[in-house]
Amino acid sequence: MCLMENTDQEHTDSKKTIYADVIIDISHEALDKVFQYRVPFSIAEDIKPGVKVIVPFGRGNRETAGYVISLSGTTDYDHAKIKEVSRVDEESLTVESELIRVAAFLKHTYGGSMIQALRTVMPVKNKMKPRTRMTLRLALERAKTEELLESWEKKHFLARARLLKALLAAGSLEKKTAMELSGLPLKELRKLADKGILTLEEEVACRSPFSGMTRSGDRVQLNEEQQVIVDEFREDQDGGSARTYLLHGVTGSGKTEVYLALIEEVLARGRTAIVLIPEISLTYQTVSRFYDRFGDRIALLNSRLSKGEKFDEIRRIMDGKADVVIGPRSALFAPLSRLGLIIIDEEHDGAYKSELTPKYHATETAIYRAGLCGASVVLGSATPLTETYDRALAGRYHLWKMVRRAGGANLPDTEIVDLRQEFMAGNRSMFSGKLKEAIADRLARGEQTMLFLNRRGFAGFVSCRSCGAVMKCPHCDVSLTSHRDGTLRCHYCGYERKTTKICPVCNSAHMAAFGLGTEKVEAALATEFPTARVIRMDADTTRKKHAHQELLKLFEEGKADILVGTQMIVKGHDYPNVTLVGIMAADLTLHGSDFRSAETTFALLCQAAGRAGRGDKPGQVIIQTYSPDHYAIRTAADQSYEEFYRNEIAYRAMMHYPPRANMLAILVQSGDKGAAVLAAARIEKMISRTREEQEDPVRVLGPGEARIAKIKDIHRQIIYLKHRSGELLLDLKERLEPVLESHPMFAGVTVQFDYNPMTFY
DNA sequence: AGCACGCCGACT
DNA sequence: GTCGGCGTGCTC
Repeated sequence: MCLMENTDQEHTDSKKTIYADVIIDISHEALDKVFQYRVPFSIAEDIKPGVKVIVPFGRGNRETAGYVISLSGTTDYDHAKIKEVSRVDEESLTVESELIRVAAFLKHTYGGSMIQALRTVMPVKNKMKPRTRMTLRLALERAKTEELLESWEKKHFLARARLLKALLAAGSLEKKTAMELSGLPLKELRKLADKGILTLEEEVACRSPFSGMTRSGDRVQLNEEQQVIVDEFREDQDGGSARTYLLHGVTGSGKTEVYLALIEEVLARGRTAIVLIPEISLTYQTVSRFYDRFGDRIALLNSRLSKGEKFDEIRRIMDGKADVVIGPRSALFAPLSRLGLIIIDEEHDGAYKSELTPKYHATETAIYRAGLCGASVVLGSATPLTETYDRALAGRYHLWKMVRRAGGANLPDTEIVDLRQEFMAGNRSMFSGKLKEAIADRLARGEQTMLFLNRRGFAGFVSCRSCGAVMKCPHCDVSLTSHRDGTLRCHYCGYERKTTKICPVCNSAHMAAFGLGTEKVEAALATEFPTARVIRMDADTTRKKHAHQELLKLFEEGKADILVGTQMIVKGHDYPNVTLVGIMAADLTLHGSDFRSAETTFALLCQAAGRAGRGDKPGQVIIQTYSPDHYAIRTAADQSYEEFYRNEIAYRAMMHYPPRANMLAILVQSGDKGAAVLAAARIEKMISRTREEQEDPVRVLGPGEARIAKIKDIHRQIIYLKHRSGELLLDLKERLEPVLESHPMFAGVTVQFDYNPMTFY
């Protein structure tokens, strides 16, 4: 049963006292821990994780509110000092306990401490307590005040004297500055106010992030496809059934219109809604569409909001003044009561997976929260995650399809160009004949071109320029990455070999690390088309604050003929004058050492292709690639998601990747490389020991160096576990966690878990 | 955070 | 002495 041989068997005794682990307050470091209280038998039944309780706290045993995060049968703390829970707080808001339960789910599923989980779901609590901005003003006449000041100085009431002096000088003071200046606590200030020496004025400043937005009140008539979906949703709502839906709609099919209609249905029933949008897509244009329909009932949560604005929005949500919340991943935890619907737009986006502990996935978590309050979940995407589509096909999610582009626009004409043939035909330029021709054609007609270059995964894989073969690890289905020391390595199993110029497949001598940057494309364009006006967009040119928007605006205004960029150009506004989209090398993301490579490549290609021909003019897409036969590229060219899915799911099943298996990544980090390696080896050993008790043993990959072996001098070791049963993996994690925390063997080492990681480490 | 405890200088 | 401000440290 146990991972380490360290247990004294606990004798189960039915009369054993139960202790409640209570969190008093997460807003102050000093209180940022768990306090244990005895649970009186009389209320034992009501004490569950997530319940808000009143407990005696501190020397004065003052009544304090806290949240029960877990129950335990034992304590390490001095028994004599443990107090009893007073009572359950009947008045507590249901949203609060709902969020506590979500936090418990985060901890259970994604690891980390309960406090980290609580901070994730209640970000307001630790940043801003509902403290109002207060201003102090003198209430006495000047002469009297001076008299008072003199007497206080005599009595050595130094703090009060300092305050009075400052007030005499400034007339009024912010509460915060007054407290800092004088050192007086708020209570003293209140006392002075009661004595009539000064006044405390509360001012409520409520700035709206929507200032300047106007509502047109225009309504678009839903097309037939959209209407069917909305009707079906309405029926489900009337029947009281809350489900998870996958809205699979091609780019430009009008998903947002459907979202708006679904939200209206929910609001009409007195319930509330959350709309999650990837942060980069959370633009003025997107938000204004929602504002246009719902006006001030919308609250916007966004990292660009100032603390004050954010606080105001949260308060509007809590007060019930806003019933639709829009925001990125973290908006999932908006304190809305009577939640009826959670929409996750661009469901496949990697931004829905948190990179901080707990490394939660918004979709999974949304479904959990929705389950607590009987809400529905709508996942929207043109290119859903393989996992999501798989669940929809299995009937776990209800599948809605939209196959027509709203407004009747046609899908662009797509062509695949085989760069290997170009190479053999003697073309050493990065533009194929086809692409060159097409660009020249647009330049002549005054239409615009977007050239898309995916630099992610650039960390060089090695491929044959002649046959397209990619150097792969013989033990894992990942490409080897070339390193400066002249070796090729696999990051999963640690396989290593010398780099080669000779292709092992076709024996040509054109094996080379793949490399292509936007600067190179820009330079090549300058040679090929000296008159063309080119805008380059990548991490370098958009470093400045609004550079991103400004460059896009220039392009939109027709100040350039060609826009060259990385994936940042595929999201954004429609450019009706863009009739050509060129994908420079579709393979760049394809062979990234990641099991999601095909999926992300497919999604990117579809999205990029969707940029062409948004207006009346027909669009053309040219995909240049060394792997024209790869299913991700073929199916993207055909815009055939189903076809892609069939190939992808077969691959996932074969390799035991999600959704055909669950994964647990265990990241072991330490400043001392040896310690990290040793700790990882020990963890692997502990896991291997458990395999004996499993009928279908868990698959273990590693330990090995993470893809990025060292970040900021912290060495990273990684272990991957794969198993059909997610619960088995989570159970393994739950058993490992206490050992990792307590055992001296793991001192100086941090271990993070990532359940079903989105990318590899 | 909020509260008690304890130290230290001033004053009936 | 002793009153009361202010610094310190703890809270299951």
